[in-house]
Amino acid sequence: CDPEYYRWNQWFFLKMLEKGLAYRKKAMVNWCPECGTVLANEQVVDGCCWRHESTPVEQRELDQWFLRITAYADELLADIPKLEGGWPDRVLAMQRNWIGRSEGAEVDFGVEGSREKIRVFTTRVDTIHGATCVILAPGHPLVKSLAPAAAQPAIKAMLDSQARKDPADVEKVGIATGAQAVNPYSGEKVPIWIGNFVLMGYGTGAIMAVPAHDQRDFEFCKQYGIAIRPVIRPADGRLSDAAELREALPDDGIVENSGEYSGVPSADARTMMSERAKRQGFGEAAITYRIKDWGVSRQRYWGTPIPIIHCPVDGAVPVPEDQLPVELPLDIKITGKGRSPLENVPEFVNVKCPRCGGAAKRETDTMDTFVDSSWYFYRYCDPRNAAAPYDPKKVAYWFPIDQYIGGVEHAILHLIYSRFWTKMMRDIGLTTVDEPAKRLFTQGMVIKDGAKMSKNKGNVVSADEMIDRFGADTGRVFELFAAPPEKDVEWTDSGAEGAYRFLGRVYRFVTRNTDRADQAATVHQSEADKKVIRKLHQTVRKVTSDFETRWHFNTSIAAVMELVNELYAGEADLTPPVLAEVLEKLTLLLGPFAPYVTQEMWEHMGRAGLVFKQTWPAYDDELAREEGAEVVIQINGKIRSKITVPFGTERIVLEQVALRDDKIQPFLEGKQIVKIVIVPDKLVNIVVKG
RNA sequence: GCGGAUGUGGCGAAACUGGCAGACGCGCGGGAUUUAGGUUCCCGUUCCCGAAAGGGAGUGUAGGUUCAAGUCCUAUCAUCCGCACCA
Repeated sequence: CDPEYYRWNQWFFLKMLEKGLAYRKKAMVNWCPECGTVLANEQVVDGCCWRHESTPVEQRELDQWFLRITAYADELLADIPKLEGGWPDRVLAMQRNWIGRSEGAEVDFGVEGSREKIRVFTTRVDTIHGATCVILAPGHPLVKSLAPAAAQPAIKAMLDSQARKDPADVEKVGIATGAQAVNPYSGEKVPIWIGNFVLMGYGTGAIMAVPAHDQRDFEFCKQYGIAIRPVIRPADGRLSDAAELREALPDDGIVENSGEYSGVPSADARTMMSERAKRQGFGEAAITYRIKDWGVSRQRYWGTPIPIIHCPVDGAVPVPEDQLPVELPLDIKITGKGRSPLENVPEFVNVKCPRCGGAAKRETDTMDTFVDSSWYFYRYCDPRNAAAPYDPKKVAYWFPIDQYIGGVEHAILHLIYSRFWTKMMRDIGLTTVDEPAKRLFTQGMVIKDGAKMSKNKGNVVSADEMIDRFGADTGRVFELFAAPPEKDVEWTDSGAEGAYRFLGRVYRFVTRNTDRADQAATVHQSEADKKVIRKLHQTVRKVTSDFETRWHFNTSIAAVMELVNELYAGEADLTPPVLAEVLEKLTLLLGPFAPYVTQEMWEHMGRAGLVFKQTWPAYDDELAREEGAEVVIQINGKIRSKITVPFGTERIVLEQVALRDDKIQPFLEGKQIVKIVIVPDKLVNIVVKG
C-alpha cells in the first residue's frame, strides 16, 4: 500500500489507456463469492478460485477494466525459444499452451431467408465441403432469433450449465433450430444447431461441423443422425465410405468431393480457400488465441485504486497525472459483502470531473495485485525515484535478471504477466530488454500426507511445532537434504530426526574438540590428519561447486556427512592444527544450512562476529588429491580386479600391470586377447575371446 | 486428445563429461554403553546361491550403438503434472 508504488501503477495504467492497451468493457467475468471479487482467467483453477480451492467460480456480467495482453500474444509465444535452456520446459510448455495460438480461417455461412451471416473459425477450411451442419454456442447472439420460442428454456439451461463448467457437460447435447445455413463455397444448405460443447469465448462462438474429419463433430452428428461425408483421401489410400467410418479421420490428405478443390493437397487447399474467401469478401485467414485480455478490476480494498473518474457528461475520465497517486482512504469498513468497501467512503467517491468540473464519481475498483508483482523487480533498481517508475539507465545496468526463483504455480500467472509488462515497458521506452529473466528456477513444494503444504491451506506442519521439537536448523537441513530443491519433498518425522541427529553429531564433535584445537601448534601430521585434510578439502570443493552450479544441496549435505563420519573415525589421532582448520571450515560450510547451531559453535570456539559474514572457506586442489589413482581392471567389461597406481601412470605400464594381475591371470588362460582399452587413471578393459 | 516430465534397493535419493550402480540419509538387523527403555557410539544391510572366499543377476519393458550404457538411439509400457469438447 505504498502510495509511491501506487503512483507508478496508476501512471502505467494511464499510459496503457493512451495506447489502447487498457480498456473497459461489459463482459462475463469470473466471480469468487468467497473473495467477493472478480478474478482473471489465469486465477481460476479447476473452475475454482486460486485462493479458495473449493469455492466454484461464478460467471457475472460486469463492467470491468482489461489490459490488452492479447496484443502481445504473438510475441509472448515467439520469444519462448529465447527462454529455452534457462526456463524449465514445463513452464514454457504451459505458457505455450495457455497462449494457445491456432492458425486457420474465418468464413461466413449465410442464413437461409435472412441477411444474417454466421462467421465460423476453423483450422480445417479444406474440409468445408464435408461440413454437414453449423453449430452455435448457446450464448451466440443469433440464437435468440434463430431458435424457436419453445427451445428457449432448454437453451437457457445449456447456458447455465456452461457457466458453471458443469462436469456433466462431457455429454454432448444439441438443439436443432430448424434454420438452414448456406456453405459459402458450395451453396449447399445445412441445418443450424445449438451445441453445449461450442464455447462463446473461443473463436467466433460458432463452428462448422465436419463429422468425417473431427472427432467431436463425429460424435455429435452420429448422436443426432446428421449426415457424415468424408472429403479427405489419405495420400496413399482411398476415400473412406461414410457408412464404414467408426471415428473421425483428422489427418491431412488430398481434398475430394469438393468441386474445383478436388485433387488438391490439404495444406494447399487451405491457402487457396482462405485467399478466395478474402477475395470474395466472405472470410479470411485468421489466427485465434486461447489467452484472453487480463481483467484487472477487483472489488477489493487492498490494491492500487484505478485512476479513473466517471463523469455523467464526459464518461470515464483519466485522473490527470499531476493528481497521482490516488490514495486509498484509511478509514474504511470491510463488510465482505462483495462490493468494494471504497463505495462507502463518500470523501473518496464524490469528486469533480477533471474535464468539466461537474459532480462525478471515482472508480471504486482497485487493480489486481498481480499488477504490483509484474514490475516490482524493476523498481528495486531505483526504489526512491520520485520522477519516474525508475531510471532506465539503472535498469539497463541490472537487467535482465540473471536468475529468478519462484513456484511453478505462477507459470501462467505472475510469470506471464511480468513478461507482458516488460514488453509493454519496452514499447514505451523504459527498457530495452524483451524478457525480464534469463533463467527461472522453480522450487518444489513440501508435501504432507500426499497434499501440498501451503499457507493457503490448513495442512501445514506448524513451523512453531517443528521448531519446538527440532529447531529451525533441523527443518532447513531436512528439506535441503531430502531431495534437490526443484523436487517436491514429503515431510517425514523420521527424516527430520535424521537431520537432527546429524546436527547433534557435528555440534558434539566441535564442542568437545574446541579446547584441543590449536592452529599455532607444531606437530607431526598423523595418518588420520592426512586423510581428514584430504576429505576436508574435497568437501569444501564439493559444497562450493554445488553452490556455484546446480544448487543440489542434498549432495552438499551428504558430502559434509561423509566428512563428519571420517572425523569420528579419526578423532583420537587428529592433531591440534588440523583440528583448528577442520573446526573452522566445517562450521563455515554448514553455516548456510544451519545458521543458528553454527553461530553457537563459532562463539564456542571463541570467534567473533557472525558466521554468515565470514569469508567462504577456501580449498586447495593439491590437498584434495587422492594419494593414487584407483584403476579398475575389466575383462570384457566386467570388473575383475582393482589396483592403485600413481596418477598419470603411462598406458604401457598400466597394461603390463593389468596383464600380470593375480586375479586377472585365470581369465586370460586359453583366451585370445582381442583388444585392450586403457583410460589412464580410470580403467583397463581387456577384451578376450575363445 | 494435446503438451511436459519422471521411472534406480523396503523408503528419500546419489552416480555432474558414456568408464566401479546404489554415495549420504531413513528404516531394518546385530553389537557396545545402560538396571531397563531412550540417547550415544560401532558394525552390517540391492537381490539370488554360498558358512566363507567367491559367483550370478540387476537401473520400467524390448531391441540397438559401443571395448564399455542408469547415462546415447529406436520402440513400448507405467506414473505424475499442466491444458482441455479450443473448432
